[in-house]
Parts: sequence; C-alpha cells; structure tokens
Amino acid sequence: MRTPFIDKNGLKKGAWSEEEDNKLRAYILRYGHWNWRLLPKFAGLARCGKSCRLRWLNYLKPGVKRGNYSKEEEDLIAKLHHQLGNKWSAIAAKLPGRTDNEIKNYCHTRLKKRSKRMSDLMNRQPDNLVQKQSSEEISVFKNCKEVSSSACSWQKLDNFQASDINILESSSGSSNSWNPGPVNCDSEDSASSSREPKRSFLSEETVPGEASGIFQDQNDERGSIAGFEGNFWSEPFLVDTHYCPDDSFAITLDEGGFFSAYLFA
DNA sequence: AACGCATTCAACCGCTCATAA
DNA sequence: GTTATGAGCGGTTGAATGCGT
Repeated sequence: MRTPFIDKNGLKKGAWSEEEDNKLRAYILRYGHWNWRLLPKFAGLARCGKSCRLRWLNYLKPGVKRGNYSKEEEDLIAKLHHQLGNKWSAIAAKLPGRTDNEIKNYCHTRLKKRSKRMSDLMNRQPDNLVQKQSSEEISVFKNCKEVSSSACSWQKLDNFQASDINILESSSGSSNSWNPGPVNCDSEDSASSSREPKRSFLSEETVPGEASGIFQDQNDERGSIAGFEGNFWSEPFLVDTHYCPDDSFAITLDEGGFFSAYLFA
C-alpha cells in the first residue's frame, strides 16, 4: 500500500487509516454521497472527493466481495470481457459485489501470468512454433478473419505447460496437422477487423458454454490453448515479427487475434 | 534468518463524458 | 453553442506480501 502523506493542498493521500474508513462509512451511511467533492469536508476527512469515492466504492460499500473468485465468476468475467472488452465497470455491473477495480486487477494479473509463461516457453524453444508450422497450416491463417477453437476456460489456459509445446511440435506437418477448421476466410475483411481497437483478450471460444466445435477432438491439445486472442497485452509481442514467415502472416496474427495470443499470450 | 525477486491489489492520475448554467 | 464542474472510467503506480534461494 502507499505510504500516507499530505500533498501541497493539505490533502491526505495514500493508504486509508481505520479511523478515516469509519468516518467515511458513517457519513455515507447516514447522509449518502450527494456530492463527492464536498463530502470529505462534511465528513471531516482531509481527502479529495475522488479518493473518498474510490475508497467507498471499492472497499467500504456494503456488499463488496473480496478475493476468491468462484469458477462461475471467472467464467462470467471471461465471457463478459470477450463481449465488452476492457469495460471494467460494465463487467463489474454484472458481478454483484465485485468492483471494476478488482476485476481489472484480476484480469491484468491473469494476463501477465499467461504472458510471462508463454514468453518463457518461447525463449526456451529456439525452434519455435511458428517456424515449425507447415506451410499449409500457415496458409490457413493468412486469410482467416476469425479463428475458432474449442471451449477453453482460463483454468485451461493457466494450466498450459511446456508439454503442450511438445505436442504441437510433434504433430506439426503430420496428417494430424492442425487445421483451425471451417473458419470464415476473407482477407479483405480481416484487414479491417485488425483495426478494431481494444479487443478482448479472450477469444469467443474461451467463453464457457459457447464451444464452437472447431476443435471437435477433445484430445487435441491445441484446442486447449487456442483460445488466446491478440490484445493490448500481446501487442508488444506482435510488433516483433521475427518469427513470422512473412508479413501477411504477422498481420494475420493480429487479425485472427487468437493465434497471436496462442503463441505469445 | 536474510535477501531479492515476483505478485497482488489499493490507490492515484489523467482523461472523457454528462449535465447544468 | 460554450464553458465549468462533477462523476466515472481505464491505465498505471508502488507498498505490502509471498515465495524461492
């Protein structure tokens, strides 16, 4: 937490004390928050209104839940984030007791974890996945504006291990060669879709209960990790096209979304 | 036990939007 | 139509905590 300090305007910043919490809680429960800017003055707090509002909404407000997300909540967050993108407040509105700040932190934490794990794996695999993909596989991605996979929850993604890489590599170019399935192929559309801002970091198929069936084979490990999708977290990786066979493929990573994340998320 | 690195999450900041004057 | 103000949102920061060595 941040060390409390007084700013140049005489307002306190940083971590809230129990006394401050009590003052704010007592005031709002009694009078409500009719004006956040004036509220601290009336409540006897040396805080700015913004700080009071945040403290109330994220911590003091009755009914605010903390930590320990249930499986249902995780699935719902995944689904809503796919639908709404980084609209944390809109997502939070669908989860009683959860705040936008908490959900934002939750998502960032998961993304960071996954991002790190995948980049670690890629660094350990000099002959990386992309280079091992057969040309047929690559061509599939070139023109796809949307790539689907099997249902894939965050739990599955989080459990992704180096062994999955091995499975991918062993099957690359073989008769079991990965085919994303009946995807909607349209290079023109894909170009425009790539410009869509702030897409969800989860693919449609990561949405619980919305399995597309593209990866019908439940044993296909690639289906388990194919739910990644490009987003603000994976973008920095996308810039580096070092491993991409050609430029169009690099673009496709972004367009298809998921494949870029599949590699780097 | 001590240290350093990684992770978590409360809190801050800057911006946009809505509304009233 | 313009400006001022407050509320809300999303991104970022940094202290506390956890964990491995």
